[in-house]
Amino acid sequence: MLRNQGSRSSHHPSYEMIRDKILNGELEGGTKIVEEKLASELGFSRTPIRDSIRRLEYEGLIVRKKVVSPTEKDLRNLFEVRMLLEGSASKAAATFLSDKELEELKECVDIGRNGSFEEIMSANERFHAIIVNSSNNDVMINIIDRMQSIIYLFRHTVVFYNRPFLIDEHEDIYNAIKERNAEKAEALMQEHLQKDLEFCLHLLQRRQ
Amino acid sequence: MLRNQGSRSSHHPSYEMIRDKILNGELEGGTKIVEEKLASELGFSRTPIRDSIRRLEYEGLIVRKKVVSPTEKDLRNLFEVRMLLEGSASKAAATFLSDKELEELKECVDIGRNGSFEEIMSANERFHAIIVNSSNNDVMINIIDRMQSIIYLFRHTVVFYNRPFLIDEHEDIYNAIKERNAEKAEALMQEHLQKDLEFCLHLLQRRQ
DNA sequence: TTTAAAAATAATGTATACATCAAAATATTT
DNA sequence: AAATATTTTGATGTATACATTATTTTTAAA
Repeated sequence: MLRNQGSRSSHHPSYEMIRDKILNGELEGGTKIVEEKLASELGFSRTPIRDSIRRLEYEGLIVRKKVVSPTEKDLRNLFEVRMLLEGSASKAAATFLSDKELEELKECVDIGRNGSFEEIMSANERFHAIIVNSSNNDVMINIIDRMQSIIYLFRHTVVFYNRPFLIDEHEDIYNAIKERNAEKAEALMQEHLQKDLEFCLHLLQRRQ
Repeated sequence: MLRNQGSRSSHHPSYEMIRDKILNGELEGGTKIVEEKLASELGFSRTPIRDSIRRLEYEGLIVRKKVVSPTEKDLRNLFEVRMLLEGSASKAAATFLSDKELEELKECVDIGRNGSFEEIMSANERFHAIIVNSSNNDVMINIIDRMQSIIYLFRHTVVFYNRPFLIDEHEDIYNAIKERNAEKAEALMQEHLQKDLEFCLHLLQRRQ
């Protein structure tokens, strides 16, 4: 369950413990988060647990002392912002990406075709991370980074249910970037995210 | 020193006290933030002060226990994101804004021409807030809301030094929205923010 | 039986003491 | 005097007790 933890201030181990409990479904959407309960469960005092909860609230994984369960609207909102920001980042990638980074991007595509579940998960995450980082814009990188946890919940779904054409779309984006075609890269990224959104919405509706 | 505090979780009074000390320059960029010092100064214990500091770190007003002093790069990054998000929101405004909200937007323009310093400050903030809210996207609204504090630092500068054409640009944007011309509204908003950026950069350079 | 009030319980907010870590100042050695 | 140890001071991290607020349960009344 890898995640780029950015260059942000260090945090207490309980932060990752709680986050992972949410991401792997041990704490499911709607569960009440009680400080003292987590504190005794994880073997820390309330103080660092409180800090971790605050941080998870900032990231949107906890809302009003409950584990978030994103609605269809939340999902649409999140993807709307992602399309704007990652679309723009894709233009930057087409303009600025070095040969070495292009090579890395290609590797992510290849792992996406042949890797294990966990490998595919982190390759997909890395694919998007390389593109976002190419924006060279810390504000943008931080915003996407803060969305990562919720994005993760859905990326998991998309990979688990083996969404068709996912890797093909990544390859198309990679090719547009390689060709230095900024407009095409942006458009393809936006279409790609739109497909992800539709796939997630589809699953969300079947579940309810 | 008004700010829309969003619909987020309530906070301790010390949060606003510290934030305002930063925004009005009482605590200037680079100042070391010491928990115990603020606690005794403001008359609270360290616990709520710590919370408030964490939140200000999250908003970017405090970085590594110091009051932020945004660099030229920070400014460019922030405005790049604003141009994407507020540009998109302007399209939404042109499409969805009600007559009542249009009227409010017009009032902001009028106050911008005739109001006092404080009135102009909050009218300008309100102008942007109405447009951003019209996106009807909580994720986007929250991102911009979190940027507000740092934006405030610069909006202050822009109004204080009486940037030329600021209100004319607002009026142009208002007219495009009123005409329901989404593409034009987006383009004008982006140009407007680009001008703001250049004006701030200009001042930032003269100061150093 | 339903509703409202009161009491009891649970959870979070706040203060504070102590522990650990980081930085600065002093002392010691070369 | 310069460089390195050592001590001291300062600041943040952590645990915990108490205060306040919110929630639930119980009791009483309609």
